[in-house]
Parts: sequence; structure tokens; C-alpha cells
Amino acid sequence: MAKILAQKGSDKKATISRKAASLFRKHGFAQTSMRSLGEHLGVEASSLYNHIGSKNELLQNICFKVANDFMKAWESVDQLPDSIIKKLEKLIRFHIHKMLTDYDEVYVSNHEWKQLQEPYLSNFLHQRRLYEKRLIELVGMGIQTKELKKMDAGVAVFTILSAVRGLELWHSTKNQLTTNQLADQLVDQLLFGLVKKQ
Amino acid sequence: MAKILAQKGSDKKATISRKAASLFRKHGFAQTSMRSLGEHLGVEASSLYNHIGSKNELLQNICFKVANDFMKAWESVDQLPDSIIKKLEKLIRFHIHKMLTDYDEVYVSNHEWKQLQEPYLSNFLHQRRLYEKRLIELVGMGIQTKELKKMDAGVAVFTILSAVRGLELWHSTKNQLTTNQLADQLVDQLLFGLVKKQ
DNA sequence: CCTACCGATCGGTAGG
DNA sequence: CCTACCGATCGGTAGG
Repeated sequence: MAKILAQKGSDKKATISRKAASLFRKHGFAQTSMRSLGEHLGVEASSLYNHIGSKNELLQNICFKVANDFMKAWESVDQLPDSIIKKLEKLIRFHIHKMLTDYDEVYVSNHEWKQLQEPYLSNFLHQRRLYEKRLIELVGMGIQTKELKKMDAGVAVFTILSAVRGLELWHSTKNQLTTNQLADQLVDQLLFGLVKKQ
Repeated sequence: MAKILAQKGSDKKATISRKAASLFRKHGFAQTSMRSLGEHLGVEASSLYNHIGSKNELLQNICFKVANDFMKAWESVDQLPDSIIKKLEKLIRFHIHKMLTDYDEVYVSNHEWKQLQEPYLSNFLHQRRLYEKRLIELVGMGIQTKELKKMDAGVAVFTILSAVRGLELWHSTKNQLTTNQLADQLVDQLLFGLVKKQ
């Protein structure tokens, strides 16, 4: 192996974390060995333990970083005096942007959180449920103000979250669209549907 | 362990497969050991090899069964003289129905296919891409006939597939809705959107 | 269907 | 940052 850990001071941990996210996404957390991670960084597995505490700690950092970023996005959208529809649009656009810029981390957070150990597992689930609850309240308000159709707000929110999350499946597909074109269509499709109005 | 493999002739293999699907879904394929599978069936791991060839064979059977079922559903929908919108609705409803009735198998097929070995991996991916291609062609026809909005058909299809697949995330949530109410809302939301018409 | 076992691989530590 | 190593666990086989 020719590669070597970045020399510049304290960013070695960040380098390890980024490579771990990449391998966890490609092969899964359990199927990624510390030996393989070391090999991709040009060191022995045992050397990694000078910079990190454990394999599980790597997963924890990834999952909670992503969860916190989404929570912060919600807070910044919530405090502005936009319409419900505009707030939903902004959140959908943030999900798309986050997925495209931090693909490995978002993917790992979505798929591998089950491998977290207690108390991190409960903590992560609590944070995710809180985020979902806030989105459901937002949609519920939109129904009350008649901006949105009468519907089950929970189903609506999970459908939106599933659709934006689905970007991870074809993120790499050779699609001609720019990020903005992609976001425009997704927002339009989710808010206004596929069928042409008469 | 008190439980024992079903005695009645040749359905032992099916019993093993069902329990494997359940464990693969709950803990993942790699994290499910043959020792654990045996324990849940009341036998030693080594005894399982009298009925199956390998751990990987269990995964192959699950993934290809699901892939074939979706392909058959497409064929049966395709040959009827419905409108494009009606065909899309029927396919969406089949996805929902399949997810709710064969939850473990569909979930495992969606998440664990990466663990298939060659040549099964290539075979599975080929079949999935063919299915997606057919849906994209269907949406493309709908755009041509002006039943559907002008849009990128690939994005539209992946959004639909992601949304119905998202059912797996809240399949168990205490939702008051019946299967039919759920399907009705999902179809309406995907085809006609969230926003109330003026 | 079981006991006994193989070779491989794992996360992590000791000690330098 | 490395060598050397530990105890645990894995999929699978031999032989009955």
C-alpha cells in the first residue's frame, strides 16, 4: 500500500472517518473489517486505534453527525415566516442537497444505524422520531390551513421521506439533470403529482 | 430449544427459508449465523445442511422469488387495455400489497441482494434493471399521450419505487389505516400530489 | 439429526 | 506506527 495517513496534525481522525463512511456504504458496517480500513489508509489495523476508540465509535460519529444536520435544517426552516408549502419545499430541497453532498454519510446513517450499540441506538431512534414528529405536525398544520389536502399526515410524511431517500439508489445513474433540475422535478412531483391537470 | 422442524415431508426447506428471511430482515444476512438460524428452528446448524446447500443459497432463493413475482405482476398488468394511469395505479397497488404480505422477503430482497455471489449478483441486477426500464417506458408513453406531465420519466419512476418501498420503514407503525385506505392515499398522493387544487 | 472439528477471519490489546 | 498475539465466532464438513 502506497498511501499514508494525512500528516497535518489532527485531521487524521477525519480522514479515517471519511474512508470508513465510504467503505461502510459500499460493503456494510459488519462486512468492513478494521484490517480492510487500515489497508485503504496505508496502515495496519492496530495503528488505527491510536486515533479512534473503536469500530463502533466510527459508526456513532457518522450517524449522529447526519441526524444533527437534519435537525438543524428543520430549526432554521421552522423559524421563518413561510407558508407550509414553502417550508416543505425547503426541507425537501435540503434532503436532496444533503444526500448529494454527503452521500456516504447519509447512506450509512440510513442503513447501518441498526448496528449502533446502546445507549446510542435508543438515542438515535429518539432523535429520528422527534424529527418525524415535527414534520408530521407541519403537514398537519398545512391540512388545517387547507393548503394541503385532507389526508393522513403520517403517511404523507413517510412518503416524502421515502422518496427523497430513494435518491441514494440512483444517485450515480447517468442522469443528464443538474442538481437543481432534479430538485425542481422532485418537489413538483411530490407536491403536485404526476398527472397533468385538465 | 423446544421447537422442532416441521415433520411433514418436503416443507422443511420452506420452513427454513421463511425463518431465514425473518432473521435476515431483522439482523441482516451477514450478521445472521447458521448457528442462530438453527437455534430458532430447534436444531444444530450442521443439521440444516441436510436440507439446504449453503447460507448463500437461502439468500438467492429469497431474492429471485421476489424479483420474479414483480416481473409477473408487470406482465399481467401490461397485457390489459387500461390507460397508462390505471396501469401505474395497479402496479403501485401490487407493490403495496406485496410489501405487506411478504414483508420479510421483500425487505431482504431490497437490502441484502448486494451479498449475492456471482453469477447470481449480475443476474439479479439485470432483472431489476429490466423491470425499471419497463416502468420508465410506461411513464414515457404516458407523457406522449399527455396523460402525464412532461417530465424526466426516470426520475418519476424512481420516485414512485422509492415511495412504495418506504412502506417497509413504517410497515409496523401503529397506523389506524386499513391496507386499502393506505393504498388509496399513496396512489392519490403519488399521482395527484399533496397540494389542494384551487 | 448430532458431536466434534477445521481453517479462516474478526475486533482489539500488549509492548515497544 | 508495527509485530505478535488473544479469545471469539464464523461457514461448512466428516462421520456416524
